[in-house]
Amino acid sequence: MDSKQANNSRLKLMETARELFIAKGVDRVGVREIATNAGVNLSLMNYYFQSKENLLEQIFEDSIKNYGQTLRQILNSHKSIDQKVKEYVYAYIDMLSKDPLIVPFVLSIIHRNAEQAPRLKSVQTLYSTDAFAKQLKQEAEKGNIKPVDPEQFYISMISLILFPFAIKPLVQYRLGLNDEEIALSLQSRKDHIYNMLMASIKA
Amino acid sequence: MDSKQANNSRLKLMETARELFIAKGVDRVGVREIATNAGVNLSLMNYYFQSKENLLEQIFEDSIKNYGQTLRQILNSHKSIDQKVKEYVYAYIDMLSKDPLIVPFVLSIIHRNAEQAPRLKSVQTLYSTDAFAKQLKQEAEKGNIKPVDPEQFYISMISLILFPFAIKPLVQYRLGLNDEEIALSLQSRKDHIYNMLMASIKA
DNA sequence: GTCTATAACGGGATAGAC
DNA sequence: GTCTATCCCGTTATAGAC
Repeated sequence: MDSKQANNSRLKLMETARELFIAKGVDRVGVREIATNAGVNLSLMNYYFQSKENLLEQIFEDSIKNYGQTLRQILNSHKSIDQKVKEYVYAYIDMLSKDPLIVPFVLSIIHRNAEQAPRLKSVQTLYSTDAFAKQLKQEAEKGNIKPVDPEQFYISMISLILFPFAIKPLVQYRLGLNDEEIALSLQSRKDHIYNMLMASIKA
Repeated sequence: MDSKQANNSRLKLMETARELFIAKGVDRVGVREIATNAGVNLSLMNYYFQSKENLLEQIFEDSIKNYGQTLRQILNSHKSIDQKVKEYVYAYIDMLSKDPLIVPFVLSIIHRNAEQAPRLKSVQTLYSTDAFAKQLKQEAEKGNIKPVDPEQFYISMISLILFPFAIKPLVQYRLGLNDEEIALSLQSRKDHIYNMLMASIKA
Protein backbone atom coordinates (compact mmCIF):
# COMPACT_ATOMS: atom_id res chain seq x y z
CA MET A 1 0.00 0.00 0.00
CA ASP A 2 1.10 3.51 -0.74
CA SER A 3 0.11 4.88 2.64
CA LYS A 4 2.16 2.23 4.39
CA GLN A 5 5.17 3.01 2.27
CA ALA A 6 4.67 6.66 3.00
CA ASN A 7 4.46 6.12 6.71
CA ASN A 8 7.51 3.90 6.62
CA SER A 9 9.64 6.50 4.90
CA ARG A 10 8.33 9.24 7.14
CA LEU A 11 8.91 7.26 10.29
CA LYS A 12 12.29 6.02 9.16
CA LEU A 13 13.40 9.59 8.51
CA MET A 14 12.19 10.78 11.88
CA GLU A 15 13.81 7.91 13.74
CA THR A 16 17.08 8.29 11.89
CA ALA A 17 17.13 12.03 12.36
CA ARG A 18 16.30 11.74 16.05
CA GLU A 19 19.19 9.37 16.65
CA LEU A 20 21.63 11.52 14.69
CA PHE A 21 20.49 14.75 16.34
CA ILE A 22 20.95 13.34 19.82
CA ALA A 23 24.24 11.63 18.97
CA LYS A 24 25.96 14.47 17.09
CA GLY A 25 23.99 17.59 17.88
CA VAL A 26 21.42 19.15 15.59
CA ASP A 27 23.80 21.49 13.81
CA ARG A 28 26.36 18.85 13.02
CA VAL A 29 23.90 16.67 11.15
CA GLY A 30 23.24 17.42 7.48
CA VAL A 31 20.00 16.80 5.67
CA ARG A 32 21.80 14.70 3.08
CA GLU A 33 23.26 12.59 5.88
CA ILE A 34 19.83 11.97 7.36
CA ALA A 35 18.33 10.99 4.03
CA THR A 36 21.22 8.66 3.20
CA ASN A 37 21.18 6.94 6.59
CA ALA A 38 17.45 6.45 6.32
CA GLY A 39 17.82 5.03 2.81
CA VAL A 40 15.48 7.68 1.52
CA ASN A 41 15.86 10.21 -1.24
CA LEU A 42 16.65 13.75 -0.16
CA SER A 43 13.82 15.11 -2.29
CA LEU A 44 11.35 12.84 -0.58
CA MET A 45 12.54 14.11 2.74
CA ASN A 46 11.83 17.66 1.65
CA TYR A 47 8.51 16.42 0.32
CA TYR A 48 7.43 15.26 3.79
CA PHE A 49 9.20 17.86 5.87
CA GLN A 50 9.82 21.14 4.12
CA SER A 51 12.80 22.08 6.23
CA LYS A 52 15.26 20.64 8.67
CA GLU A 53 13.72 22.78 11.38
CA ASN A 54 10.27 21.47 10.61
CA LEU A 55 11.61 17.93 10.74
CA LEU A 56 12.97 18.70 14.18
CA GLU A 57 9.61 20.03 15.24
CA GLN A 58 7.77 16.96 14.00
CA ILE A 59 10.15 14.76 15.95
CA PHE A 60 9.29 16.42 19.22
CA GLU A 61 5.66 17.12 18.45
CA ASP A 62 4.33 13.87 19.84
CA SER A 63 6.17 13.90 23.11
CA ILE A 64 5.51 17.59 23.55
CA LYS A 65 1.83 17.11 22.80
CA ASN A 66 1.42 14.31 25.33
CA TYR A 67 3.30 16.05 28.08
CA GLY A 68 1.68 19.36 27.26
CA GLN A 69 -1.74 17.84 27.84
CA THR A 70 -0.62 16.42 31.17
CA LEU A 71 0.73 19.78 32.25
CA ARG A 72 -2.42 21.61 31.22
CA GLN A 73 -4.59 19.11 33.06
CA ILE A 74 -2.65 19.73 36.23
CA LEU A 75 -3.18 23.47 36.03
CA ASN A 76 -6.85 23.13 35.07
CA SER A 77 -7.74 20.58 37.75
CA HIS A 78 -9.58 21.36 40.98
CA LYS A 79 -6.64 20.79 43.26
CA SER A 80 -5.14 23.32 45.64
CA ILE A 81 -2.52 25.80 44.53
CA ASP A 82 0.05 24.01 46.63
CA GLN A 83 -0.75 20.67 45.05
CA LYS A 84 -0.84 22.07 41.55
CA VAL A 85 2.52 23.78 41.85
CA LYS A 86 4.09 20.64 43.23
CA GLU A 87 2.68 18.36 40.54
CA TYR A 88 3.40 20.85 37.78
CA VAL A 89 7.03 21.32 38.74
CA TYR A 90 7.59 17.60 39.15
CA ALA A 91 5.87 16.61 35.91
CA TYR A 92 7.57 19.35 33.91
CA ILE A 93 11.07 18.49 35.10
CA ASP A 94 10.43 14.80 34.49
CA MET A 95 9.36 15.62 30.96
CA LEU A 96 12.39 17.77 30.24
CA SER A 97 14.76 15.26 31.78
CA LYS A 98 13.58 12.64 29.30
CA ASP A 99 13.88 15.01 26.32
CA PRO A 100 16.62 17.51 27.09
CA LEU A 101 16.58 18.91 23.56
CA ILE A 102 13.10 20.35 23.88
CA VAL A 103 14.01 23.58 25.65
CA PRO A 104 16.93 24.66 23.45
CA PHE A 105 14.92 23.69 20.39
CA VAL A 106 11.84 25.70 21.32
CA LEU A 107 13.94 28.67 22.36
CA SER A 108 15.75 28.61 19.04
CA ILE A 109 12.39 28.67 17.26
CA ILE A 110 11.30 31.68 19.27
CA HIS A 111 14.62 33.34 18.56
CA ARG A 112 14.73 32.54 14.87
CA ASN A 113 11.15 33.35 14.04
CA ALA A 114 9.78 35.66 16.67
CA GLU A 115 6.60 36.46 14.78
CA GLN A 116 5.33 33.03 13.83
CA ALA A 117 6.69 31.13 16.79
CA PRO A 118 3.87 31.90 19.23
CA ARG A 119 1.40 30.13 16.96
CA LEU A 120 3.22 26.81 17.00
CA LYS A 121 1.71 24.13 19.19
CA SER A 122 5.01 22.99 20.59
CA VAL A 123 5.70 26.56 21.67
CA GLN A 124 2.28 27.14 23.17
CA THR A 125 2.73 24.08 25.32
CA LEU A 126 5.55 25.83 27.12
CA TYR A 127 3.32 28.78 27.93
CA SER A 128 -0.28 28.09 28.91
CA THR A 129 -1.65 29.72 31.99
CA ASP A 130 -5.43 29.33 31.52
CA ALA A 131 -7.40 28.72 34.70
CA PHE A 132 -4.40 28.89 36.98
CA ALA A 133 -4.32 32.69 36.97
CA LYS A 134 -7.92 32.94 38.14
CA GLN A 135 -7.33 30.53 40.98
CA LEU A 136 -4.35 32.57 42.18
CA LYS A 137 -6.53 35.67 42.26
CA GLN A 138 -9.38 33.94 44.07
CA GLU A 139 -7.17 32.38 46.72
CA ALA A 140 -5.55 35.76 47.30
CA GLU A 141 -8.98 37.35 47.80
CA LYS A 142 -9.86 34.62 50.27
CA GLY A 143 -6.65 35.41 52.10
CA ASN A 144 -5.27 31.90 51.64
CA ILE A 145 -2.21 33.21 49.84
CA LYS A 146 -0.48 36.51 49.47
CA PRO A 147 -1.77 38.62 46.57
CA VAL A 148 0.45 38.18 43.55
CA ASP A 149 0.43 39.10 39.87
CA PRO A 150 -0.68 35.79 38.32
CA GLU A 151 1.21 36.31 35.08
CA GLN A 152 4.42 37.19 36.88
CA PHE A 153 4.01 34.19 39.13
CA TYR A 154 3.45 31.87 36.20
CA ILE A 155 6.41 33.30 34.30
CA SER A 156 8.55 32.85 37.38
CA MET A 157 7.43 29.25 37.72
CA ILE A 158 8.33 28.29 34.17
CA SER A 159 11.54 30.31 34.36
CA LEU A 160 12.69 28.32 37.37
CA ILE A 161 11.77 25.07 35.65
CA LEU A 162 12.94 25.67 32.09
CA PHE A 163 15.97 27.91 32.21
CA PRO A 164 18.32 25.43 33.89
CA PHE A 165 17.76 23.09 30.95
CA ALA A 166 18.71 25.91 28.58
CA ILE A 167 22.05 26.44 30.30
CA LYS A 168 22.71 22.84 31.26
CA PRO A 169 26.03 22.52 29.37
CA LEU A 170 27.27 25.71 30.98
CA VAL A 171 26.38 24.66 34.52
CA GLN A 172 27.79 21.21 33.93
CA TYR A 173 31.11 22.67 32.84
CA ARG A 174 31.28 25.29 35.56
CA LEU A 175 30.56 22.87 38.39
CA GLY A 176 32.51 20.04 36.80
CA LEU A 177 29.62 17.59 36.90
CA ASN A 178 29.28 14.40 34.91
CA ASP A 179 26.03 13.45 33.20
CA GLU A 180 24.62 11.64 36.22
CA GLU A 181 25.48 14.45 38.59
CA ILE A 182 23.90 17.16 36.50
CA ALA A 183 20.80 15.00 36.10
CA LEU A 184 20.63 14.60 39.87
CA SER A 185 21.09 18.32 40.34
CA LEU A 186 18.16 19.01 38.04
CA GLN A 187 16.06 16.48 39.93
CA SER A 188 16.85 18.12 43.24
CA ARG A 189 15.64 21.41 41.83
CA LYS A 190 12.08 20.07 42.03
CA ASP A 191 11.78 20.72 45.75
CA HIS A 192 13.92 23.82 45.61
CA ILE A 193 11.57 25.39 43.05
CA TYR A 194 8.44 24.20 44.82
CA ASN A 195 9.64 25.65 48.12
CA MET A 196 10.66 28.94 46.58
CA LEU A 197 7.35 29.42 44.80
CA MET A 198 5.23 28.55 47.82
CA ALA A 199 7.32 30.63 50.20
CA SER A 200 6.67 33.68 48.03
CA ILE A 201 2.88 33.41 48.33
CA LYS A 202 2.50 31.93 51.82
CA ALA A 203 -0.09 34.03 53.63
CA MET B 1 45.28 57.59 8.89
CA ASP B 2 45.06 53.88 8.25
CA SER B 3 43.85 53.01 11.70
CA LYS B 4 41.02 55.48 11.37
CA GLN B 5 39.99 53.98 8.07
CA ALA B 6 40.12 50.56 9.63
CA ASN B 7 38.07 51.58 12.60
CA ASN B 8 35.58 53.22 10.32
CA SER B 9 34.95 50.08 8.30
CA ARG B 10 34.91 47.89 11.36
CA LEU B 11 32.57 50.18 13.23
CA LYS B 12 30.38 50.76 10.20
CA LEU B 13 29.98 47.02 9.79
CA MET B 14 29.14 46.51 13.43
CA GLU B 15 26.66 49.38 13.51
CA THR B 16 24.99 48.29 10.29
CA ALA B 17 24.82 44.67 11.40
CA ARG B 18 23.43 45.66 14.78
CA GLU B 19 20.64 47.67 13.21
CA LEU B 20 19.76 44.95 10.74
CA PHE B 21 19.88 42.20 13.37
CA ILE B 22 17.50 44.08 15.63
CA ALA B 23 15.22 45.14 12.80
CA LYS B 24 14.92 41.85 10.93
CA GLY B 25 16.21 39.19 13.28
CA VAL B 26 19.65 37.64 13.14
CA ASP B 27 18.74 34.76 10.86
CA ARG B 28 17.00 36.88 8.29
CA VAL B 29 20.03 39.05 7.71
CA GLY B 30 22.63 37.82 5.23
CA VAL B 31 26.31 38.58 5.37
CA ARG B 32 26.23 39.99 1.86
CA GLU B 33 23.38 42.27 2.91
CA ILE B 34 25.36 43.59 5.86
CA ALA B 35 28.43 44.27 3.74
CA THR B 36 26.41 46.00 1.02
CA ASN B 37 24.47 48.19 3.46
CA ALA B 38 27.71 49.16 5.17
CA GLY B 39 29.27 50.00 1.83
CA VAL B 40 32.05 47.55 2.54
CA ASN B 41 33.37 44.63 0.58
CA LEU B 42 32.31 41.19 1.77
CA SER B 43 35.92 40.03 1.81
CA LEU B 44 36.84 42.84 4.14
CA MET B 45 34.08 41.86 6.46
CA ASN B 46 35.48 38.36 6.65
CA TYR B 47 38.89 39.89 7.15
CA TYR B 48 37.79 41.61 10.35
CA PHE B 49 35.21 39.11 11.55
CA GLN B 50 35.75 35.55 10.45
CA SER B 51 32.14 34.50 10.76
CA LYS B 52 28.68 35.92 11.16
CA GLU B 53 28.49 34.46 14.65
CA ASN B 54 31.76 36.07 15.61
CA LEU B 55 30.50 39.38 14.28
CA LEU B 56 27.46 38.98 16.50
CA GLU B 57 29.67 38.25 19.46
CA GLN B 58 31.86 41.30 18.80
CA ILE B 59 28.78 43.48 18.66
CA PHE B 60 27.76 42.51 22.17
CA GLU B 61 31.20 42.06 23.65
CA ASP B 62 31.60 45.61 24.87
CA SER B 63 28.25 45.98 26.52
CA ILE B 64 28.48 42.49 27.97
CA LYS B 65 31.95 43.17 29.31
CA ASN B 66 31.00 46.42 31.00
CA TYR B 67 27.81 45.12 32.51
CA GLY B 68 29.43 41.83 33.44
CA GLN B 69 31.97 43.67 35.54
CA THR B 70 29.26 45.67 37.23
CA LEU B 71 27.33 42.52 38.04
CA ARG B 72 30.39 40.74 39.41
CA GLN B 73 31.27 43.73 41.57
CA ILE B 74 27.83 43.66 43.11
CA LEU B 75 28.11 40.00 44.06
CA ASN B 76 31.68 40.38 45.33
CA SER B 77 31.05 43.49 47.40
CA HIS B 78 30.65 43.55 51.18
CA LYS B 79 26.98 44.39 51.18
CA SER B 80 24.22 42.32 52.75
CA ILE B 81 22.55 39.47 50.91
CA ASP B 82 19.38 41.48 50.72
CA GLN B 83 21.15 44.46 49.22
CA LYS B 84 23.15 42.35 46.78
CA VAL B 85 20.12 40.52 45.47
CA LYS B 86 18.25 43.76 44.99
CA GLU B 87 21.09 45.52 43.20
CA TYR B 88 21.94 42.44 41.12
CA VAL B 89 18.38 41.93 39.91
CA TYR B 90 17.93 45.61 39.13
CA ALA B 91 21.25 46.00 37.31
CA TYR B 92 20.82 42.79 35.34
CA ILE B 93 17.34 43.62 34.11
CA ASP B 94 18.45 47.13 33.19
CA MET B 95 21.28 45.66 31.18
CA LEU B 96 19.06 43.18 29.34
CA SER B 97 16.39 45.78 28.69
CA LYS B 98 18.93 47.88 26.84
CA ASP B 99 20.23 44.92 24.84
CA PRO B 100 17.40 42.44 24.41
CA LEU B 101 19.35 40.31 21.94
CA ILE B 102 21.95 39.25 24.49
CA VAL B 103 20.01 36.41 26.06
CA PRO B 104 18.84 34.67 22.88
CA PHE B 105 22.29 35.15 21.40
CA VAL B 106 24.15 33.58 24.31
CA LEU B 107 21.65 30.76 24.57
CA SER B 108 22.08 30.00 20.88
CA ILE B 109 25.83 29.81 21.41
CA ILE B 110 25.38 27.36 24.27
CA HIS B 111 22.98 25.36 22.15
CA ARG B 112 25.06 25.38 19.00
CA ASN B 113 28.40 24.65 20.53
CA ALA B 114 27.89 23.07 23.92
CA GLU B 115 31.54 22.12 24.34
CA GLN B 116 33.32 25.37 23.62
CA ALA B 117 30.60 27.75 24.80
CA PRO B 118 31.50 27.74 28.51
CA ARG B 119 34.92 29.18 27.69
CA LEU B 120 33.58 32.29 25.97
CA LYS B 121 33.71 35.48 28.01
CA SER B 122 30.26 36.60 26.99
CA VAL B 123 28.90 33.29 28.23
CA GLN B 124 30.81 33.31 31.50
CA THR B 125 29.40 36.72 32.28
CA LEU B 126 25.96 35.21 32.47
CA TYR B 127 27.09 32.66 35.03
CA SER B 128 29.50 33.77 37.72
CA THR B 129 28.75 32.91 41.31
CA ASP B 130 32.12 33.46 43.03
CA ALA B 131 31.98 34.88 46.54
CA PHE B 132 28.21 34.98 46.67
CA ALA B 133 27.87 31.28 47.44
CA LYS B 134 30.13 31.54 50.48
CA GLN B 135 28.18 34.44 51.87
CA LEU B 136 24.93 32.52 51.55
CA LYS B 137 26.45 29.66 53.54
CA GLN B 138 27.86 31.94 56.23
CA GLU B 139 24.64 33.86 56.71
CA ALA B 140 22.75 30.58 56.99
CA GLU B 141 25.14 29.39 59.68
CA LYS B 142 24.64 32.64 61.56
CA GLY B 143 20.92 32.04 61.34
CA ASN B 144 20.28 35.25 59.44
CA ILE B 145 18.75 33.38 56.53
CA LYS B 146 17.32 29.94 55.94
CA PRO B 147 19.90 27.36 54.84
CA VAL B 148 19.84 27.00 51.09
CA ASP B 149 21.91 25.30 48.40
CA PRO B 150 23.92 28.28 47.10
CA GLU B 151 24.22 26.93 43.56
CA GLN B 152 20.50 26.25 43.33
CA PHE B 153 19.74 29.69 44.70
CA TYR B 154 22.04 31.35 42.20
CA ILE B 155 20.62 29.35 39.30
CA SER B 156 17.13 30.30 40.43
CA MET B 157 18.10 33.94 40.57
CA ILE B 158 19.47 34.08 37.03
CA SER B 159 16.60 31.92 35.77
CA LEU B 160 14.07 34.42 37.08
CA ILE B 161 16.03 37.28 35.56
CA LEU B 162 17.07 35.86 32.20
CA PHE B 163 14.36 33.48 31.04
CA PRO B 164 11.65 36.09 30.49
CA PHE B 165 13.96 37.78 27.98
CA ALA B 166 14.36 34.47 26.16
CA ILE B 167 10.60 34.09 25.73
CA LYS B 168 9.75 37.76 25.35
CA PRO B 169 8.13 37.45 21.90
CA LEU B 170 5.98 34.59 23.13
CA VAL B 171 4.76 36.45 26.22
CA GLN B 172 4.19 39.58 24.21
CA TYR B 173 1.99 37.72 21.74
CA ARG B 174 0.10 35.73 24.36
CA LEU B 175 -0.75 38.73 26.50
CA GLY B 176 -1.23 41.03 23.51
CA LEU B 177 1.22 43.62 24.73
CA ASN B 178 2.86 46.33 22.66
CA ASP B 179 6.55 47.11 22.97
CA GLU B 180 6.10 49.61 25.77
CA GLU B 181 3.85 47.33 27.76
CA ILE B 182 6.17 44.34 27.59
CA ALA B 183 9.06 46.60 28.59
CA LEU B 184 7.07 47.79 31.58
CA SER B 185 6.18 44.22 32.49
CA LEU B 186 9.84 43.27 32.50
CA GLN B 187 10.63 46.30 34.66
CA SER B 188 7.99 45.35 37.17
CA ARG B 189 9.57 41.92 37.44
CA LYS B 190 12.44 43.52 39.35
CA ASP B 191 10.53 43.69 42.60
CA HIS B 192 8.66 40.49 41.93
CA ILE B 193 11.93 38.58 41.59
CA TYR B 194 13.55 40.32 44.52
CA ASN B 195 10.58 39.55 46.76
CA MET B 196 10.41 35.93 45.66
CA LEU B 197 14.10 35.32 46.25
CA MET B 198 14.16 36.96 49.67
CA ALA B 199 10.94 35.29 50.79
CA SER B 200 12.49 31.91 50.12
CA ILE B 201 15.44 32.50 52.47
CA LYS B 202 13.85 34.71 55.12
CA ALA B 203 14.77 33.22 58.49
C1' DG C 1 47.61 46.76 7.37
C1' DT C 2 43.49 47.91 4.56
C1' DC C 3 40.79 46.87 0.78
C1' DT C 4 38.79 44.79 -3.65
C1' DA C 5 37.50 41.18 -6.97
C1' DT C 6 36.44 36.72 -7.98
C1' DA C 7 35.93 31.99 -7.76
C1' DA C 8 34.69 27.98 -5.43
C1' DC C 9 32.85 24.74 -1.80
C1' DG C 10 29.35 22.74 1.07
C1' DG C 11 24.80 22.82 2.99
C1' DG C 12 19.82 23.87 2.95
C1' DA C 13 15.88 24.63 0.05
C1' DT C 14 13.03 24.86 -4.36
C1' DA C 15 10.96 23.81 -8.89
C1' DG C 16 9.89 21.11 -12.65
C1' DA C 17 10.05 17.10 -15.51
C1' DC C 18 9.22 12.44 -15.26
C1' DG D 1 7.43 9.63 -5.18
C1' DT D 2 11.92 10.31 -7.72
C1' DC D 3 15.68 12.77 -10.00
C1' DT D 4 18.07 16.74 -11.69
C1' DA D 5 19.14 21.20 -11.99
C1' DT D 6 19.44 25.34 -9.69
C1' DC D 7 19.54 28.86 -6.23
C1' DC D 8 20.78 31.10 -1.86
C1' DC D 9 23.80 31.52 1.87
C1' DG D 10 27.88 31.19 4.89
C1' DT D 11 32.48 30.38 4.42
C1' DT D 12 37.21 29.87 2.48
C1' DA D 13 40.89 30.87 -0.59
C1' DT D 14 43.59 33.42 -3.76
C1' DA D 15 45.61 37.11 -6.11
C1' DG D 16 46.43 41.56 -6.09
C1' DA D 17 45.76 46.89 -5.34
C1' DC D 18 46.73 50.80 -2.22
